[in-house]
Amino acid sequence: MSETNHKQGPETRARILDAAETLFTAHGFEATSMRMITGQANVNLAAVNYHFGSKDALIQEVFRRRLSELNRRRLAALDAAERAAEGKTVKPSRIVEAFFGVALEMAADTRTGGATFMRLLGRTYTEPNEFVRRFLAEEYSEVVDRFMNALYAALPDVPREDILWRFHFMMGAMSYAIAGTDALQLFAGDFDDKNPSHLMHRLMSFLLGGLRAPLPDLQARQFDGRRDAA
Amino acid sequence: MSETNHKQGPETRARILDAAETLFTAHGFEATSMRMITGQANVNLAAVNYHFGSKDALIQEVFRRRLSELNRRRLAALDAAERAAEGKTVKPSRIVEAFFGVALEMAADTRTGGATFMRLLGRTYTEPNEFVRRFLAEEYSEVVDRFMNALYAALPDVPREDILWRFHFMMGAMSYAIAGTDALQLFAGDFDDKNPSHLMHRLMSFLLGGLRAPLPDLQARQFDGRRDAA
DNA sequence: GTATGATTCAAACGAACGTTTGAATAGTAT
DNA sequence: ATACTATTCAAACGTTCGTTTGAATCATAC
Repeated sequence: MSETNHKQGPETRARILDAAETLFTAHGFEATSMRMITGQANVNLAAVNYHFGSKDALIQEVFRRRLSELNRRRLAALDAAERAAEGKTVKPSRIVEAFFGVALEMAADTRTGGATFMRLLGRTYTEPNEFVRRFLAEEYSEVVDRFMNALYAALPDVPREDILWRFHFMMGAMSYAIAGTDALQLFAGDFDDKNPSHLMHRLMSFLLGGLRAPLPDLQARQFDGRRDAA
Repeated sequence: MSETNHKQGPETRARILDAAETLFTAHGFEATSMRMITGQANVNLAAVNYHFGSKDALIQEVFRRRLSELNRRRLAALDAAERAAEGKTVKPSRIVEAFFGVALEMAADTRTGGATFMRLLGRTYTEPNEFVRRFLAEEYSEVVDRFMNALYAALPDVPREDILWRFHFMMGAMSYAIAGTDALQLFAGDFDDKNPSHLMHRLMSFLLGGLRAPLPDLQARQFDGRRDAA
């Protein structure tokens, strides 16, 4: 029929996905060719189009495979936090830990390839490729909705716009944290604390500090570092 | 001789740089072809290779043109802050404002194209292209050195590794702040506070909150959201 | 054993890529 | 006017791209 493992079909699919994930992370989507992927996966060039249809469809599948797992775990962590709160509002720190902690866990997982994928994911949010960004937004919308609503409830006195921006800033910090070692060592090559637990603690304290910071006094004076903007 | 404006040479150069900057920002380096650039710039296809030598050299020139200005302004802002401190140590908030405030100013400048460039720059730090990252690190190294040393002096009790990481996190937050409106509206399309002064205040309060956050207690227990890592 | 249907494979497709070429054009100096 | 140099231009270069094709291969069902 159609849902079977006739030959080494499933194995071929998985090998392609793994190779693509690694190469996309290392070189980006455009700079990774079909021949590079199929070469590293040790499969025939036509295998990608046979199993996935096109290069774009392969990109989507690379993301879908990991994102569904990541977001499933995130929602489970938020569920657990809400259960632990027993009807009371969840502390903002718990919400942040649920969202970003799960991501960092996955980023620390070198066994199943999660680390590779998270480095890819972190940069993809600012990816210029329109279709990739749109697809990513769709995959994320439900999770972001739930977490934003949880934060709104946890911080009833903070304007929603400020919460949204701070969540966005946190995403940026996390993205760099994960891309981290690569980019950081470019201008600071003399140290290398790669301990993922340390990174987790460092990022989490930074994020919570940013989230709890005093709100900016908007429509007051301009930023005072400003100059001759006329 | 050699440094003259024989025909419309300089104008052609500038038109190519402007078109390349815009297209690189919109589509990325790899997805932007020579024919797209020369088409938008209304110059002959061969003009890029004639004036710059190659596509890679053009990319470098797009960055150099803006980065030298950005970093010159950053160093001037740090100089001013140190002068204002009159021998005393500069407050961390002043240092952060000098580095990130100047960047956001440039990102708010829609007249001279600074806004376009900053969106490009923000994402380039995690750019997979090796030669672009390496070039960027070179252009940045002096500025980062001076700012890091200023922060070390301003925060003598904080381990340098923590300062470095937090600076890195701040870069990530800034990157997303600038890429901001694009990426943010993907999962929150219902609002649009594009006021650059507001963004400046929002980011700055977040960054300072993160910088001042209590230090994480490292080599203590693992992060408690952790599960079944065996 | 033979038919079936899924998968693999070598080869080729046309299109687009970055770059090069050599002639045409136009200002400047003698 | 002539020589010279810088720049523009149309055309082509060879290479690589993603994709398609049709035959070969192989496990399974009959």
